[in-house]
Amino acid sequence: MTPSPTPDAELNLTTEKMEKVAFILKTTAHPTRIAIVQLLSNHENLSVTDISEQLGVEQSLLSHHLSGMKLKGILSSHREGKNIYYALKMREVVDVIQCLAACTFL
Amino acid sequence: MTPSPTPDAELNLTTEKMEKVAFILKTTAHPTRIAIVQLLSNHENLSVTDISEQLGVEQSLLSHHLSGMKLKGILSSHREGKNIYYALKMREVVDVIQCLAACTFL
DNA sequence: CAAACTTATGAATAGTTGTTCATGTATACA
DNA sequence: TGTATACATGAACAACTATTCATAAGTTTG
Repeated sequence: MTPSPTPDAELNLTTEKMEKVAFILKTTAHPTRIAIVQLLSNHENLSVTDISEQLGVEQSLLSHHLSGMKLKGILSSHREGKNIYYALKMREVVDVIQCLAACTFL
Repeated sequence: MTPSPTPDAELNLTTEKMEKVAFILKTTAHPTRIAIVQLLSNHENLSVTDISEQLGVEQSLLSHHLSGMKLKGILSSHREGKNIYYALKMREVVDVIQCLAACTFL
C-alpha cells in the first residue's frame, strides 16, 4: 500500500536532492518532533492543546515546533473555531522513522 | 531482500526509542554526510582520500564528519597501511535516505 | 464589548553543531 | 633516521537550534 522505493536500489542523488533530504531529516531529528509525528500518524488531526497535553510539552515551545514543521511541509493545519488542528502532510516521514525504529540494535 | 518494517504499521515508540531515532537522524541530517552514505552505499569501503576527492571536501572537515559518524555507529573503519578505510555499518540509513529521496515533491 | 480561551510570535539567551586552522600521530619508504 | 603521505585531533570561532518568557492576535461567549 505504501509507495516505497525499490529495496536496495542504488542511491544516486544530486547535490540539490541531498540538500533537500538533509533539510527534512533535520526537521524531523528531535524527540519532541518525532513524538508529534507519531501522535499524528495515529490520529488524523489534533489541536495544539491535545498535543500539548498528550506530550506534556508547554504551549509556546510546542507552537514553535509545529510552525517550523508546517513551514517545512511536514504538517498542515486549519482553524476550527478557537482551535487549530494539525495533521501530517508528508506521511513519508512516518516510514523514515519506522525504518530506523525497526533497527533492533537501537 | 531488505528487512523492512511492515508497511503502514502503527508507530508506537517509547520515549527512549524516540531519542535514539532522533540521534541517528541528526547524525545523518547533513548534505555532506548524506553524500558520504551514498558513496559508501555504492562502494563497500573507501579511504579518506578517496572520499575527499570524490566529494571535494577538505581533509580535516571530512575527518570530523567521518569520526562523528563512526562514533555514532553509522560507519566503521579499519587501517590498511597508510590509509584508513571507512565502510557503512548501519545500512538502514540508506533506506531512510532512499525513502525521503523517493518523495517526488522534494 | 469585555473576559476567557487558544494559539502564534518575537526577543533574549543557552546550547549545540559546523568549519577552519594549526599541529600531532601513524605508517611507509628512501 | 629523516622525509613524505595519510589521517586525526583540539582549540577557536561562526552559525544554527532549542527553550523560555512576555505579549499579541484570533475566536467564542456572556
